[in-house]
Amino acid sequence: MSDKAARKKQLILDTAKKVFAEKGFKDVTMKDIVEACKISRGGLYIYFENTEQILEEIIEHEATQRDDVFSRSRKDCTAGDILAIFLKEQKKELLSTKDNLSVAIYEYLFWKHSRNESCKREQDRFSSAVDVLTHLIENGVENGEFYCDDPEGAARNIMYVIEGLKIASGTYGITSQDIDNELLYIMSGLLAGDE
Amino acid sequence: MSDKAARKKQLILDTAKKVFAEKGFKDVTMKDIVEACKISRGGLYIYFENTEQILEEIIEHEATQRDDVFSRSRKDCTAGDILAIFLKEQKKELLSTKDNLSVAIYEYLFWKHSRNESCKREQDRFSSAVDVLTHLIENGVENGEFYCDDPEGAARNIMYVIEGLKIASGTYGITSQDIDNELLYIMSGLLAGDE
Amino acid sequence: MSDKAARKKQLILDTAKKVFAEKGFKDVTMKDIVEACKISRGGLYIYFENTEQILEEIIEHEATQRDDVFSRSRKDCTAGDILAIFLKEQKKELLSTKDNLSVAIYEYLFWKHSRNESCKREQDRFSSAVDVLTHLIENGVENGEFYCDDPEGAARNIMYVIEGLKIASGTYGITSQDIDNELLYIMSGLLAGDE
Amino acid sequence: MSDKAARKKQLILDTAKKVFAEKGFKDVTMKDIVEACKISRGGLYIYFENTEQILEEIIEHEATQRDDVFSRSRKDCTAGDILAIFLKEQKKELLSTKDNLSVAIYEYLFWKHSRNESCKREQDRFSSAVDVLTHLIENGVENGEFYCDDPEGAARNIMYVIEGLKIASGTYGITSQDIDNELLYIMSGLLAGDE
DNA sequence: TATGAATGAGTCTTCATTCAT
DNA sequence: AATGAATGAAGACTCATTCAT
Repeated sequence: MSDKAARKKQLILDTAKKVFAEKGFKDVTMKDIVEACKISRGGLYIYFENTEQILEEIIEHEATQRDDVFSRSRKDCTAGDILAIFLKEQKKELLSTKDNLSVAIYEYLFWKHSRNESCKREQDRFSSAVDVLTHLIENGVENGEFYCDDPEGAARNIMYVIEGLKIASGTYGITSQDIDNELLYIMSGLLAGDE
Repeated sequence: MSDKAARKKQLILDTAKKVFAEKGFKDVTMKDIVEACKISRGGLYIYFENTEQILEEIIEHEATQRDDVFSRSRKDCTAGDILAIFLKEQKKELLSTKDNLSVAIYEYLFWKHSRNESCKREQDRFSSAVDVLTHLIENGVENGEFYCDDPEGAARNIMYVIEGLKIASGTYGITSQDIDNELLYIMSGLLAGDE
Repeated sequence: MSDKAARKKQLILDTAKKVFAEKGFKDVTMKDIVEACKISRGGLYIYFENTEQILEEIIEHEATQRDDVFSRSRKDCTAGDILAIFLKEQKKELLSTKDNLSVAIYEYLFWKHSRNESCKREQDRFSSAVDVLTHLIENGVENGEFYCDDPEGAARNIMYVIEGLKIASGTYGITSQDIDNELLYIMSGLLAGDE
Repeated sequence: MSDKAARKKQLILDTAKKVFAEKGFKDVTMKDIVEACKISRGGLYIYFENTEQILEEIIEHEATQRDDVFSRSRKDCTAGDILAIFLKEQKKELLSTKDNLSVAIYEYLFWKHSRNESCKREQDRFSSAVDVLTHLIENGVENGEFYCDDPEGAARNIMYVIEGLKIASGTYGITSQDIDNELLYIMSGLLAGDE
């Protein structure tokens, strides 16, 4: 029956994801999830102890499922193409209001951090993204596509801007145009050497 | 008695600020503030209806008190000097763990945004910061200090990076070195034309 | 300054009466009255200890002011005329929604009775009304206007019906027609002997 | 478990009824009922949202359980017998101090009425009682038992007197003798034609 | 007298969590 | 495994009442 259990657990995660996307992290109660899943109060506790654990598994699961732009990219793509695809991907995520977990994740990370619990995983995710971008930019520089003195600095700059955009999207709101402006600015900075 | 009342209100705001800095927004209850202020339950309600109102007034008050780097800067400062001071100020704020409201404010803005209430004021603060930076960069370009094709884009880039850094500081944590790296990257981008 | 105090007290009573008429007895708080009177919280306590005391004084005052139909009636009125006037008066009171204290008084009497405190005054008011009606009917019988075997029984019947009508008016609501029907029934019972 | 739940709900209703009978409506808090039922604070909220809802269900339940004098009466009863039984029933209810909900119900109806919520059900109960009494009196008139020009008027008169008696019982208090006097007066009015 | 800030008790209400079935 | 009733702790909120000014 472990199969059935796994399916139920997945059902909970899928449903809970919508709840987190809608209400963030702190406002979501076990009761909310129980009701959204239409299962019994006790039933939820068989699988998860609290909302924290649920969100963690959702994040974990997301990370696994998220197909990596970089690993997917083929040999015949230039660094510029890959970066463009990556940025387009980010834009899509920034604009998705439904299903957008970023606010929930921020709230969750704020909360962990304020309790002095580390969020190593998220930090790693950030650094590894920086690493990948760094390599990409280096490649671009090598084959003359990009012009950049400090690939790592540029990579970090891109990632911080993306964080900033996520925040803007979860607070004041952000338009498609706003995002384009930022992403174009980034691209043009790397291509500036062409001039 | 209005004078005494004003002083008491200020005492509450000052004390509550520490509580928000420590616990964020969502975790702070009226009870927390009552206990921190060492006043009675009902006593707090004389001045404030809920934690939202308290945080709002704190933010308002902060904004009033925050002396503006730009307006303070003197005639004999170059654009580069002013920008450097501005960034140093940001750094100081990013590193202040005590008294740092940014997490509370983010939680508050997430919450308002998720309830479809606008946060015009914060949005304006962001845009006006962008405007000021834009002018500053333009001045720098005019007198040959900076090299920049798109001052407004650069200004926005700076602001988004700062947002990203705030997030990093409230989540994974951030070192003085990390901040320096980012700020130097920004400065070097503007000075790049010197080469 | 006792004069000024008396005027203030009267102001409170007049204002509180409106509040009681609108909200009944149990729902009225000292705060409600303070706000309606636009005086200070402590100020009210100088004159009254609680809402019970206020309502009591209002009732007292009402009773004093209410000009008595019977004592007002002149020599040349027949018993039938006086009774008709009395019933018309009752009708007016039953239909007055504004300024109608009856619900507040009932709530107050229920409350006193449930605490085993007597409401002698109200009880007396009822019996004395019965007495006066009894005499009136007796007079009417003597001069051949009315036909009635049991004047006291008839008087009591009238008073209970009026109580019943008050209740109906404070609960389901009552129309002018409903009242007329009842009052006519009463009158026709007394005049029935004419046939 | 729905069976157990139903029994628990009933237990709450039974216990709450005693509380309402003792304290009326407005003075009863959820806490009072929790304590009377010896259940937990949250436990009560599983079944009822507020005291209003509880009293409503009690009234509903009472109405269902109340076995109707009229429908119970057999063929060989005369109209006079049935009316006498009905009035005796009313007397019993008027004298029952324990278990007497009338004050609570009046407070509840006052409250609803003052909030402009209709109390259709109670109003209907009144009118249907009037209807039944009207038919009864008509029957009595037909077979010569009663003498009455206006059966509907008489029926309404009886009902209003009963309301008046209920009020008297919940306020000044009332003796068995007082009730007898009124009921005899009513009966004698209908039998008056015998003379 | 008059004010209104301050207190603290009392109630409401919601949930996390447990547990018998 | 699953259910959902039950518990109790926690926090919100409102007022009656007091008291320094």
